[in-house]
Amino acid sequence: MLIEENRDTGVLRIEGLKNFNPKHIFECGQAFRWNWDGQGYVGVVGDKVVRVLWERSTLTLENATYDDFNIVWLDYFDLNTDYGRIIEKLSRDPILVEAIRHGWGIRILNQDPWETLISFIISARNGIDRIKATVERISQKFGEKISWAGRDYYKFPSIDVLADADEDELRSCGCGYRGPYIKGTAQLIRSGEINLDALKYMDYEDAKEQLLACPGVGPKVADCILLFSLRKGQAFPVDVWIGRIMEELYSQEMKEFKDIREFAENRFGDIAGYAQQYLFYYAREKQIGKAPSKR
DNA sequence: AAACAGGAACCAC
DNA sequence: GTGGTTCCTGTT
Repeated sequence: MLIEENRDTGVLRIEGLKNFNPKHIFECGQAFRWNWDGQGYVGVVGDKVVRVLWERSTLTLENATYDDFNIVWLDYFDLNTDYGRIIEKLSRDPILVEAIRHGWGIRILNQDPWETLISFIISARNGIDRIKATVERISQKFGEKISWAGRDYYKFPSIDVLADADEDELRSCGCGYRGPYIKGTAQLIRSGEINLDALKYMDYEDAKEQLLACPGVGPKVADCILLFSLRKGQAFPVDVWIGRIMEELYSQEMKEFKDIREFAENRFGDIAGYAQQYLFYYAREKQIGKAPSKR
């Protein structure tokens, strides 16, 4: 990996990178604050706005510095993980090969646990576009403004701000019945009863048990938080899309989501979550289980 | 414009 | 612990 910084333009180039496809990374349902703006994918991460471009094994980050790279982006984009090795392992399962081919360049981001927790509470019984819109409105209403290249962006709000949020204002962001869950969870986190940062150092089962104590967090949402922000590679979030694709590809007797989760943990082990990402992207791309749209 | 899509809580038993 | 019902909003 060769890194080249231009301090005048704020452009950082990382060369010699493999397995990085922004479209697949940002549109596989793991993150909600990345949008295509005509030039690249622009995202708000922590207190930073960055634009991401990828071309011929060169990753370009606009509005980034070398220091940011070491402190934030290296870990955020999971650049120290050898995806070639993960793909090789998963490809031993012939059923996965086609899904991996479609979703080439997917990476599991290492996101902020707090933002991920709230985002996936919002995700319950919800679609990606609506989740994104709701998270954006919550950030606009409760988060701090940051500006870049003539546009305004908003940080994801702090624990304190959401713990004290006015319920009507929260609801006006379009979160519906999840509003009280968001506030309740924020208060639970603020109380210190659950220490999100500590979950990273706990094993999968213990961390999951803690997350399940948050209102609005069930098995699927907990697995998303564990996988996308707490480095728990064995987490295998099962939603309707995964249910459909697993039924189609593995045609197992899996009546319930719990059965699918157990099947995946047994079959894929500590890289089950990576398999899940390929399968999810594949299922959505193929519109599995959906009738062809009438026109 | 009624139907639909999408996980968790809650209350029975 | 299992089964059925309800929660909210944007899209078709």
